[in-house]
Amino acid sequence: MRLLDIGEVAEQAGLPPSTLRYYEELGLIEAVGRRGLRRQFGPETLLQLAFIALGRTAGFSLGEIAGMFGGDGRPAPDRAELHARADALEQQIKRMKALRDALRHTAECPAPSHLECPTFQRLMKAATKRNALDRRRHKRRAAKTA
Amino acid sequence: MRLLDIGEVAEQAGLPPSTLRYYEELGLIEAVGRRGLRRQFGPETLLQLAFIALGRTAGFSLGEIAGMFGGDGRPAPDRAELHARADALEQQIKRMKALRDALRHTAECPAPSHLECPTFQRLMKAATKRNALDRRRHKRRAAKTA
DNA sequence: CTACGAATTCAAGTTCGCTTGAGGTCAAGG
DNA sequence: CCTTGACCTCAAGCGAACTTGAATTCGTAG
Repeated sequence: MRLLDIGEVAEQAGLPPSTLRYYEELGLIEAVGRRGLRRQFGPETLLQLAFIALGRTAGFSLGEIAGMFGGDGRPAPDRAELHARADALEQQIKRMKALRDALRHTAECPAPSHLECPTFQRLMKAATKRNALDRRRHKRRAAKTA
Repeated sequence: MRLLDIGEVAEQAGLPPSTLRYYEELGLIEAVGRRGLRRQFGPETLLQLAFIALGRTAGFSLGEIAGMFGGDGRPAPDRAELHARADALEQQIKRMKALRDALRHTAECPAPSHLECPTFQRLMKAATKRNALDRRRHKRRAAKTA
């Protein structure tokens, strides 16, 4: 089991060392030990980083991602929550497909502004259903109990 | 063609008025006029907001989203770029499916830490391919010409 | 042994996407 | 006419996710 310097991990993960230190500070990753001052990482760290990267591109916050690891001191990821996350992802995948189609369509559509294009409108409407629900992942919505 | 006060748009879009003003400031949306001081929005604004919301959940920045509108002063969205965006989305959708599967799997998997689970590892590896490419959407990566 | 380069800490700075607050305006209803 | 409430502007503040810089400590190659 080869241990890795922060620089090697950084290179392999395609991230700057500063990010790795930051993640460690947040408890997302952990060095197995030190050689002198230098952190030594095990190979599993690369897997964790892959997972983190994935979670990030899916729009999860670092805090949420931390909650998906059962790792060290963490309170263990509960099944229901994991499934809920997966369901949310499912929704998001659908919306992204709609966006992808909308983009492809407008690339070809002759309408001056795609806002006027009925196809575009249809795609937006399809995707907009139950949209607000998932946006709270990105930003806590105010209660708006007007 | 009914015009809408900012409050009505806000309510229908599920966003606070402050956000709408902010978007207007950035040129993402535009009021058709004013009544007194009050902005008046046309119904097409709702469509634009739906598009913006969609783009945001897909991880695009407001600036990038602005570039996808051919709208007013905007330099017109070029087809190649739109297709490129769609391709990037395609990739991201694949990764999100992998993440979804990984989450579902770990919800059921008996392994103490999913880092040790071969199924999890496989899913991560599958998703990690060509990952870095798309991350620049979220964060301009340093050149790293070491 | 010494110099070099790679790591280290810690505090402060940056960007993005909004929100908040203070202080002011205006249109419509009673 | 006057109050009320929704809107206005502008500047400042905020949280998330990092980055940067200064001052220091190592391990290894020459």
